[in-house]
Amino acid sequence: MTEPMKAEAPQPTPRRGSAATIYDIAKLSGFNPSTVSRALTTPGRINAKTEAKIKAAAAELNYQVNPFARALPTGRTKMLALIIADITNPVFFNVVRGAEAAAAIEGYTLVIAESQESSTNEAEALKRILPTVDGVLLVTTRLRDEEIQEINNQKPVVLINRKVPGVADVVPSNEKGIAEAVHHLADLGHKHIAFLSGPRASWMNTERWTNLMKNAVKAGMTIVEIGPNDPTLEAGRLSVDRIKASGVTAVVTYNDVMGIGLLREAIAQGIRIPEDLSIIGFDNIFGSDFTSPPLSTVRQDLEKTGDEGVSALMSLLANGELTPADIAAPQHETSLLVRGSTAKAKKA
Amino acid sequence: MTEPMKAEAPQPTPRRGSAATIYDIAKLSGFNPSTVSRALTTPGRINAKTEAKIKAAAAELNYQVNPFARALPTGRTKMLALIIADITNPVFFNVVRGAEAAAAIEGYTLVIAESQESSTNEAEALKRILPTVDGVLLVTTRLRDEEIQEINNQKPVVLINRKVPGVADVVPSNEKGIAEAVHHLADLGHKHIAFLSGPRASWMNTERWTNLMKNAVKAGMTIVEIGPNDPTLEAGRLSVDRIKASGVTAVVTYNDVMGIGLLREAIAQGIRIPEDLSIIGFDNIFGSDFTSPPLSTVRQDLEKTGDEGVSALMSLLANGELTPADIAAPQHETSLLVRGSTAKAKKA
DNA sequence: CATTTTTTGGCAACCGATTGACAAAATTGC
DNA sequence: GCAATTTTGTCAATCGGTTGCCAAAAAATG
Repeated sequence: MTEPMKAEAPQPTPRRGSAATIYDIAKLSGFNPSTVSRALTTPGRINAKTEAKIKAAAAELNYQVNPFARALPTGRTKMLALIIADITNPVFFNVVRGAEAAAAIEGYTLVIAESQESSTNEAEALKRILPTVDGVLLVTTRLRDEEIQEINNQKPVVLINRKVPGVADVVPSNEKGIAEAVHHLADLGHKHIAFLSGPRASWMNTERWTNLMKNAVKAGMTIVEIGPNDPTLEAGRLSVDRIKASGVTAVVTYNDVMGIGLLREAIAQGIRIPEDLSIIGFDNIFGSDFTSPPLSTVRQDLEKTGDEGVSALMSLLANGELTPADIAAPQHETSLLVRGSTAKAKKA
Repeated sequence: MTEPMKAEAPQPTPRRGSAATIYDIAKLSGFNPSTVSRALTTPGRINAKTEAKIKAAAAELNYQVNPFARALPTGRTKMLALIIADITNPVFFNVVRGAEAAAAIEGYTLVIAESQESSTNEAEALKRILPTVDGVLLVTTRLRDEEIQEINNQKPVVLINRKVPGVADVVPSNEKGIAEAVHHLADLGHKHIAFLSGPRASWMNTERWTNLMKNAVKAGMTIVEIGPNDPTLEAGRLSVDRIKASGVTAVVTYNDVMGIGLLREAIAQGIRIPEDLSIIGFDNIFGSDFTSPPLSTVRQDLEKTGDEGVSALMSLLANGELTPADIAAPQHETSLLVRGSTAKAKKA
């Protein structure tokens, strides 16, 4: 295989259409289509022997239920929408994976759309997808509260990493991880720290900032917010001057991506990390331990978040509301992961 | 917001069902449902004035076609399946993004399933999803050739990064990037190199290895294959001893993930990169420049790959075969990205 | 102006399931 | 052995569109 290659024409075979239907099974087994339907979907409703015969016939024909035919009368599609802001943000991949695995177990299929950080795109994608799914998982959505509530009126919604009144959500507790991060910095002798913030529209950004501020003040530190910024490598990189100017000895960044951008640019400018400046990120994304020094970070179990999001949606679909088990689900708290980007504060 | 929080019950409002149907439009506009259907789907088939009236009525009712009702008689669903081996592998990020964007433009929705590197999972997911989609994009599939051909008999398939007789594919040319990598190493004086290979079942692995071997031999080097291995950080890490033992001065790894694992572990063991050992990866994934030194790599435009995969599928759906334009689509060649992990060969 | 041709819109069947209502058959009770 | 009850399978309507066929209306033709 050496020539530069590309898409190659397949045989123009006409697709074999004609999957087996319940009518085929009915004919083969000698029962009525409706009996076939019941045998396949309501075990116990009909005689065990007929049920067995019908199932045998179904197996023989390699029958697969047509999801559309089923969706039409029932309205249930066994599909879930997952809407994410930026598919290339590594944060999402574990969420997606957790959600996908949980959905597959329940026999649900995930439909994915990316909004590219645009609320217009997001609204449009949603409009297109909404009629085809049983429920929606909104990950770091950029929609306004009212828009979200509006969608929630049409189909069950579960929010990941955000809270909106009246809408179910899965939001890990930042409490523990942030407290640990602040204590860690306090123990290392830091007095003046900064928060390199993310997008203004991000609920989670506000959440992290207010929580951090509260803890820092309690620990007797000063803290400043630098931002808002895009949640990107580039934004982290560009923030170095402002951070230097602020005189802080440690920075907590809205997420790891920004932390990595900051860390690498700082080093490029001759700032020693962690000797001159300590950095703590958020999320523990893939690659956050690739840097030198590896990034300390407040991690949350994203995969579990995705998993629980689907579980919550399942409850919503089954009962119309969350079960106590969902609400009391084992808290997946955040925690500080100390790696190499934090050290004793430099003497003033 | 300070208490540890979790999913919270939404109002148990009954969902407003009852989206507008063509029958509602028919009633409102005073035409027959079939006329409404034609007005909406076959522009020109009916009188321009009636068409306008019907469209106005549709807009007034905020009509959205029910995809299932449409799919039933037509068989077309406007959905595409994207099956990937490992969703957390950064290689896929961009493929997914490219595919998603292209699909959205065409009004298609992406349905995603992950096989977790298991061909059983993959076959099952496919079985579940196949009836609901118009076509399939198989990214780095673990299925056997015959299984793929079997699927291709049911629905149009486009393979990404793999070739199977009779099936359409989008495979970037490794030719240029590999030649550049080999020349680069040759120029640096390397005589003995290794290929740290990936999974046996990976078509692309074989592709890269045979191509590399051919080029290395032509350049007068010796080359050995070390593997097969899982395409993971861990596998890269664990290969250090074998690489040391082999006596080579440079290693090309099946992908960046393995290259990063190798690079980091080698450094941890006191091997200097690139002075003692040069490393080149494949793919230019997110994070491959985070390491110290940053990883040199053979990059391909993954986003474009995803995009072209969808284009090819569109042609397949429209014409039953690829258009010359697809086949002759601008080659997106690979190329070497020299960063910091390659240097002059150590004197023996 | 009569006739042929083309437009236009309606009727009705169909896609493949689900499900309420019902009758036939089987089971149970007395 | 006959009535009451339960079980089992069938009929037919329904979900929301699409589409082949046809007749009425409009336009073109002679």
